[in-house]
Amino acid sequence: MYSQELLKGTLQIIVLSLLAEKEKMYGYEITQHVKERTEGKIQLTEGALYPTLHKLEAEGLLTTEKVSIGKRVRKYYRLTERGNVQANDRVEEFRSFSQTMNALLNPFIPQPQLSWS
Amino acid sequence: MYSQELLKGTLQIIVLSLLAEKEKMYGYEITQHVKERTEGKIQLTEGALYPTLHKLEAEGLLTTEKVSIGKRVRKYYRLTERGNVQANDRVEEFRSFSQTMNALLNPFIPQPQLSWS
DNA sequence: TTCAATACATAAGAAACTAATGTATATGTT
DNA sequence: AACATATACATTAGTTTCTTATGTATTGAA
Repeated sequence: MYSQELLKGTLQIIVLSLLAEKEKMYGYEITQHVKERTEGKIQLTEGALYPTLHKLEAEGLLTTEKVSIGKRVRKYYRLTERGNVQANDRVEEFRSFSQTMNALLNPFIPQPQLSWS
Repeated sequence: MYSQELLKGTLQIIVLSLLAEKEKMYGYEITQHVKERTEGKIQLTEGALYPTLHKLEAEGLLTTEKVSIGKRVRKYYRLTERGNVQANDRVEEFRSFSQTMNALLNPFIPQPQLSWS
């Protein structure tokens, strides 16, 4: 697990990015998805996730759809058009940012070069 | 300039990393250094930097030394032994974290491979 | 002399998080 | 049947960390 510090500011990006890929997910699903795909290295807490989802919805980047599963109600989220644009922009920005950071941190240690094979 | 969101949680790492490299810097110098080396893409604000420096000092990761330059007093910071250990650990963690994040964000887009040339 | 740069600092308020707690259904185990 | 765990939502108090603004003072250049 990474220190909570690093996670700060990345939650929105994670949510937007996953929804750009899968187009319809519910909160709990997102937490599990992230946990699995990062081998437990990133674990979202519900106390952080739900308020974030609500906020993105309030900003018009997400819409919701309630689906009954037995007696239980799932709340699916999907990107709006604006949400989709934001998702791409933010992911792009993160990639650029992490490159800048990696160059800033100890430039004397040889930096890994980015290459698309 | 990157959104402030992304910067969150990276200030301490930046400070520790720069001091691991230069071993003696003062606050203003740090802001200028970061600005230059990132081509203005990362700009630290004094309102964030000074409290961070004070905090790291209080935690025993940094020590200070006041140096008079004419009538002005500069406050130089340097890493303690523990600070040096922390610096390496945190930078390492950030590198790992940013790799994990980049893999998480849109895994269908071909990922840049890390290669040391 | 006046503006920009250098150099420190603090303080109010906002934002985003953690940790705890709450509610309820579903499923698997003993 | 009883119990624990997993699923699934949500809120709240408190903390941390940041932004924006403000304050003080020296130095150098136009």
